[in-house]
Amino acid sequence: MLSYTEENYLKALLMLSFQNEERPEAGTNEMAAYLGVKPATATDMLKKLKEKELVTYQKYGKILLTELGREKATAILRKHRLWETFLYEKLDFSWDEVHEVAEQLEHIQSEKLVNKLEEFLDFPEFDPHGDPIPKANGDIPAIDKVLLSEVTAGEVCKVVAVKDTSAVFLQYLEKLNITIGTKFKVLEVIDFDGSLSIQIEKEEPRSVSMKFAESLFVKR
Amino acid sequence: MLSYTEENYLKALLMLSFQNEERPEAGTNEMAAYLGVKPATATDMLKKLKEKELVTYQKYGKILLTELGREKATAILRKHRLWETFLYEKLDFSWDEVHEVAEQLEHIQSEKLVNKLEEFLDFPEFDPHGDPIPKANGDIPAIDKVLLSEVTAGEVCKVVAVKDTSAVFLQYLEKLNITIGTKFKVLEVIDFDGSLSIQIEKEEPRSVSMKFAESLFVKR
DNA sequence: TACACAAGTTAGACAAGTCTAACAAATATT
DNA sequence: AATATTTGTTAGACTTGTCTAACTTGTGTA
Ligand SMILES: [Mn+2]
Ligand SMILES: [Mn+2]
Ligand SMILES: [Mn+2]
Ligand SMILES: [Mn+2]
Repeated sequence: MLSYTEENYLKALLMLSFQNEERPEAGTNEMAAYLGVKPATATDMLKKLKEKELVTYQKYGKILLTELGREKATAILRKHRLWETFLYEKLDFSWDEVHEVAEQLEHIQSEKLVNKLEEFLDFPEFDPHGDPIPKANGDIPAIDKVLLSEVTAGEVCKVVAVKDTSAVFLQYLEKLNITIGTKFKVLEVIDFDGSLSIQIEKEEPRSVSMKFAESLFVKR
Repeated sequence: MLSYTEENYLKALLMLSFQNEERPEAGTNEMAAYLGVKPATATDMLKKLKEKELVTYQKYGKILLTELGREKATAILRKHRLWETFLYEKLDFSWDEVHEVAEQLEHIQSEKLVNKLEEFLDFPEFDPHGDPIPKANGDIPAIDKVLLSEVTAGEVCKVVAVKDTSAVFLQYLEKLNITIGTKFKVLEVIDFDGSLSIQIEKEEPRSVSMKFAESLFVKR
């Protein structure tokens, strides 16, 4: 059985491994920063996780989830995203509110609960942010997505997920009338600062920053 | 902000206060037994709760929730019973399974969540065990109930709640086809051992023990 | 290659929650 | 009233998760 805290560390490592798929190892400082703790604290926990064979790592080396660790972490992520979906779909939470509460709910221990919840939600594939919900067996649905910053002028695309799930970004998207499923055309890309001009349906064209474009996943 | 553990102590004190309404104070050992910890542990926690003005008590004396303590405890109980209702109504949990999971869910911190959940469940008044669900303002719906052991021969009554919520008792009730709302007639009360003979609708009469009769609440 | 700086670890401390063993107070029994 | 029993507290220890401050290792740059 894993503690609340151990679970958070495992999920953090999984999330970090998604950040650059071809090099899924994390560093101590990186992990500590993600969790909002000091590096010394992360080092201590790492020893415990290694002891439990949930990660492989050696002093001053990189951290990698073991198969077992990845399974546990995936199960927590599954719960997180199912709860987010529940809050959004059934309890009318907005997509910038769901994360914080799911952060707590993901630690509830009950196999039956998570599976019944999934059934109750009609086996959703994606959470309110467009992120794939792992299946009970650990499989993660694939999505065909690319960062908006990689799209060139003239292309039409559809929003499929957000990379940044911070409340401030999500609220900005709401203000722009952009949500999962929104379609728009990229009119122009400004080389100078990476900003781009987009046009949603029949609306007025508007300009968004490079930071914006690097925070949104779309499908061409 | 209260810790998970502090919340459990407060709820325990509230539950104990319900056990004999006219004398709502609890003792250290009683409380420790209820929570499954040692008396020494309970004493330590008591000092902390007193420090936070959630209980009144002095060395070797009885423990009583303060107004503030009662409010906090009631809020936790409210969450517990709403979650039980959710699990039972929406996720097809049986009434002997809900308690354990609700024990975890009751600690989720989100005002919005509990209120939205209540709305989603259509403002239920009672949980799957027939216990009243406190309102957001702290009010607790009243129920007209009496222990089955206080019913005399010849009376007809309806099950309104269970006093004992252990899985073993609840499963026994299921086996007997008794649930909240079941009506039956008390045919005979045996003075010798307090057992009684009851008849549900058109079923065969059956005998139940005094322990059984002291675990079930009915309405005459 | 040397050195500076970034990355990571260790030592020692602390708070929360728990325990055991020993003790003290209150209550019940004779 | 004296004593026995129950009830509750204290002291000291342990675990988990966290920190700060000091130290060590690894790496990139000159
Ligand atoms: Mn979490
Ligand atoms: Mn999400
Ligand atoms: Mn609890
Ligand atoms: Mn209940």
